[in-house]
Amino acid sequence: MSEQNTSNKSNKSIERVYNYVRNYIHENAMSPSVRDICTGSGLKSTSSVHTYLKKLDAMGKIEYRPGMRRAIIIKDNDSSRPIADNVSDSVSADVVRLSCIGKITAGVPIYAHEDESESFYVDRSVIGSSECFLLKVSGSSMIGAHICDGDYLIIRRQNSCDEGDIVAALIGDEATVKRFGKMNGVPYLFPENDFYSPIPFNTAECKILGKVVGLHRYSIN
Amino acid sequence: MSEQNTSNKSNKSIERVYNYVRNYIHENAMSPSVRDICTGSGLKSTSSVHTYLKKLDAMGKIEYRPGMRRAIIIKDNDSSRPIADNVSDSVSADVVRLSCIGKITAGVPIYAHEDESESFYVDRSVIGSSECFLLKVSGSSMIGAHICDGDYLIIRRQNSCDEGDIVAALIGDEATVKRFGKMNGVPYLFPENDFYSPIPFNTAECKILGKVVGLHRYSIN
DNA sequence: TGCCAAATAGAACAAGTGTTTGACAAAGGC
DNA sequence: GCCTTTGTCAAACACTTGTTCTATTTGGCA
Repeated sequence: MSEQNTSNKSNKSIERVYNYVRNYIHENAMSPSVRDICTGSGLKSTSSVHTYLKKLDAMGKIEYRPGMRRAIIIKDNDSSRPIADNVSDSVSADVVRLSCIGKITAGVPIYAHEDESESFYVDRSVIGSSECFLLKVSGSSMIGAHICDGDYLIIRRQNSCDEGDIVAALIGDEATVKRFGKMNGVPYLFPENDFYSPIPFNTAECKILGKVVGLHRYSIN
Repeated sequence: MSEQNTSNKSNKSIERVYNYVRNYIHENAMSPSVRDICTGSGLKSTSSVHTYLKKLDAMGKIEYRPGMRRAIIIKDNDSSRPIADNVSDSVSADVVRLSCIGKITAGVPIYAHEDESESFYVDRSVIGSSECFLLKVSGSSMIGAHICDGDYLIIRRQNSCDEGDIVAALIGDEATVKRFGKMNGVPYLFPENDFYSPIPFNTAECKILGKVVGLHRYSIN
């Protein structure tokens, strides 16, 4: 109630537009069209609505993506940051969004963005302040460690590891998940599947990508 | 693995379509257009995508509103409740905090609030709008299904299930995780460990608590 | 090999939708 | 009274997008 409104009329309208959009998204799980908003706000011209939508965007109340259909997003708080990067303010410190940078297959190189970058939120307590990423498991070379085809592994980025750790490693240009260990003092990468053989770990060819610190499974069979 | 897929090819495609849509909505807070899905799924014809969208709708995986632009909604699970309840204005709907209501042990009753601190955030895409809770696994009666001691199971609350589902069930006043199935037409709860025997499922004593829809493991050994 | 059904592609159409332009009326300052 | 500003409306246009139809390809099977 201070400076920004010269007219009470427009104030009412923009508010109705905002409220309607907010409500519509809430109820329909998608943005209304400009004409929907016309109906809902009592305005009879798409152009009026258009005006207010641009204003609301400028005010930071909504995100309005020009040209796109039904593409309005409510920006709940001030949040100048892009919505994708921060989870609602209340929980932003508690969760982290990790992206799946590729699949790990026995004998097949890592490749990024296979389908569409898969990603999901992981509880902050799992990863702390370390840098992590996701890998999707393909194949069953680690089935003995109860890591299954389709599982997502949370990998903490690090370039060394301890004996017994399950790690993501690069062997030449192939990436796999194996258990790091030693036989007779010689370091090896051990698959946990009798059909595969341990791989000698020589620093010339092999490189630790990170340690497996968590596992998410969403395909339960 | 029974009737629904006649071809592996279409199976892959429909899966790609579904995953892409799911991901797109996740990242953009709005539905992709049919042509977006074309690009994202590798299909080159809008008509193919259209076919799959209708199938996915029939399967209950998505809600597809004919004629409407960018109107696809992911129906994560059965979810009889309206989607509107769990969609919200911003990305705050992307995570849900679930609490661990107890441990599940072979032969030991469920007990609630064992440890206050046992709760964490789970990505919304995993549970959709259904009601879920966590159970911590104790023991190895389901090791054959690669469910380990210390794992957290995400359980979707429901009081019936299909054959082959892994479920949390109450037997008398004891709670366990087992696979629900039938032998000679008689329903059983099957442990996935040779040291345990199948348990006849009689409705007088047994009760389904929910279905296992996810697994989080944070103690990797 | 030849046939059939499923999967996919390609093109065309119709409707929904964002955007722009111009006009009109009311309000307020000069 | 005249002019500017502001809020609103109406119509028109172009592009996006859902839908449908038909053709082509693919894969399995006899």
